[in-house]
Amino acid sequence: MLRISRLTDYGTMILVHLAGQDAGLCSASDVAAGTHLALPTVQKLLKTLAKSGLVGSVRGADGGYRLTRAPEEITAAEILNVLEGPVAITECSTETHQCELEPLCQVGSAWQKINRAIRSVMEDIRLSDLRRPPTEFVLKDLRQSPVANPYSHGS
Amino acid sequence: MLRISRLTDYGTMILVHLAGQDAGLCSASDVAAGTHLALPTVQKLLKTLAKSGLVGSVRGADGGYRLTRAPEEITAAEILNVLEGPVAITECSTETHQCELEPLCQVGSAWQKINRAIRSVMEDIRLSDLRRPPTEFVLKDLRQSPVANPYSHGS
DNA sequence: ACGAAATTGGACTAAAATAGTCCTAATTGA
DNA sequence: TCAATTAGGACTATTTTAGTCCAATTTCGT
Repeated sequence: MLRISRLTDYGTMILVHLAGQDAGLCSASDVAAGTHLALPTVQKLLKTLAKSGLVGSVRGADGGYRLTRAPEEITAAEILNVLEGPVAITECSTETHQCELEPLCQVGSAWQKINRAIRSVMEDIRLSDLRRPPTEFVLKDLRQSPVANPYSHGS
Repeated sequence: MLRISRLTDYGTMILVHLAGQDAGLCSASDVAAGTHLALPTVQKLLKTLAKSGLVGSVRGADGGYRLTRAPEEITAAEILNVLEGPVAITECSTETHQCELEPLCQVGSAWQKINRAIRSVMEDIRLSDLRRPPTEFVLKDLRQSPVANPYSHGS
């Protein structure tokens, strides 16, 4: 269904949480508590994020994690990149893989075209855009117009 | 990696093949031969495509499949829809699923925004765009400017 | 120096999604 | 009736994803 994995979703939640802590260090347990995700999962994801450079880490007691850049400067494309690997809609569109059917395959560059289009959409969305407004605002909005709730589910 | 499944890729190859046969009926074996895909796989996919209405079928001897609409009138969004289900980048963005974390989740409507953006890109691409030009054209293009080969792999 | 609180790296298992194959029934043309 | 074909679905194997846990290392505070 062209969906991102659950871990990527969690990873994004973690990044959003860190974005809300300004430059302060957060331990994995802090993040787990703040996001309501399981600690081992959070630990695993923070390691991935730290290795990618999107997040910096400080070891030892009182250590923790924090964003290395402002949320406005981190794109959704980067996040996807780090958490799921490069956007590549088919196996053919990865760099390493050489499709054996390629000389026969009628499906040409179009998936790549779609690929680029998606990537460009992703590059326009920043971590700061992913952050949900404070709850008060949402509730107020709900009271005024419950049907038009912008946070309801469904496409 | 935000990729479509292999079956969707195959399904697209099949549609492209049918698009190349004008309105003539193709049996599953014809399609398998034409696409170099395994016959059982092709049979399975054609059944899916037929059920969706994108492809029509005629049963019995000399039966087969054909597109029900012109390739120009079939969008990539529809194809994805039929082969992978509706584009829904997170579980939260499906209609049925009600995320338990929703009241707590800081990640708001942004994935849905991305969702819509991707869908709209997909709706601009038609089956007719997915078809690769005849080989002669590609080779000529290669001769003139090998580096700029639009069919090379890699993003 | 020691111990507590962290991150690091990676192994490991379990669960779920995907791919692929096959069988039986129904339909149709010759 | 027979051969060719689609229809529907069961079934298995493979691969991917999720999730947990352990042992090592680093650093702060006492």
